[in-house]
Amino acid sequence: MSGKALRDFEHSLPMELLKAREAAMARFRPMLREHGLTEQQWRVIRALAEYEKIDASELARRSFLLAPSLTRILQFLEKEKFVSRSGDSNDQRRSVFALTARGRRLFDKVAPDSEALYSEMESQFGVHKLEQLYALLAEFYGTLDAADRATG
Amino acid sequence: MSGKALRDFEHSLPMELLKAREAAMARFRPMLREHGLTEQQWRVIRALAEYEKIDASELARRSFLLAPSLTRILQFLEKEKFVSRSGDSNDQRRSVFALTARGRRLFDKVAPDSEALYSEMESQFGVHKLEQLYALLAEFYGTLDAADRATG
DNA sequence: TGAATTCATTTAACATGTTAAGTATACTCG
DNA sequence: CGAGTATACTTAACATGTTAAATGAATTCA
Repeated sequence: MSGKALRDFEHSLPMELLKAREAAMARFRPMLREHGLTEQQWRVIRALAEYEKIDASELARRSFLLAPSLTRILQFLEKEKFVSRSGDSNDQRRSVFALTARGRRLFDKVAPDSEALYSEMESQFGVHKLEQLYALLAEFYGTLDAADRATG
Repeated sequence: MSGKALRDFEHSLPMELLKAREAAMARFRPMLREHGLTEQQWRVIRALAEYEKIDASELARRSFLLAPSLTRILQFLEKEKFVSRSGDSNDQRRSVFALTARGRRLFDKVAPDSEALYSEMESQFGVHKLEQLYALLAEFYGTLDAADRATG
């Protein structure tokens, strides 16, 4: 299979991953939009909902966003009063973020809709296959990331 | 599992798909960058390399890009003389695109680098697991897309 | 201590993603 | 034929992705 001129388009893994992601997001996006949120804003709110306080670096890791995107999203969420910012007294470089009461209410309103869509997807594709997919995906990026760390 | 307050962050499928995709793209992006291309521009060139001539709609389907993105990318590729545009004599609404000689040379230069990275990834993760992943992904978006078409 | 380096975040610049609206051509059907 | 509708892009506007550079604070270490 590695001998051919160029891999089939149908076997481009980044594209296949994109198609799968898009199939899922096509369901979540309209729901989030009704709540006035983008996918990425929701990822940040969701990460914040799990912690009392969390600094920007940790938030970036948990929401899987690059720093510049996170900066812009936090500026928006602050402006909308969903998120509050405070300084870290031990390290003046860091900002620490938390959901406001308004942010928490938004989270409580969106979470059930999200869970409903997720359950639907789960029942359509099958719990077992979904678990298989999770496992393969984690193994895939685990393998590649480990190889990258080893090589530098 | 559907009874909990909110699904674990680690079990957010869109995020897991994104992480897997990012692990792969982290390898391809620097290579493409050295050739002066973005991922999406390369997707378009790759799709064009498989056909003599192809219209924008078909190109959008094959490169999995939305029309507005494709419009901008084609404007760039035309400006750089990698792609030529001509009209469809049977339908004045359509534009038909093809690689120029210069575009073909670029493709021939990038394709081996792409294939090399792909083979490396394949050998690190394992051919069998990769095939498993392809199959699961295709089944996943096939299932969801079919369900969406059925419901409307 | 203080110069050099590292780290956390932000800003800048440009490409793409996403939705809505616009434009021109093709089709449909009375 | 002609009004209405559908199709194929294109443009617009705003959000995010990506890379590089800037800023300011912490850390290292000669």
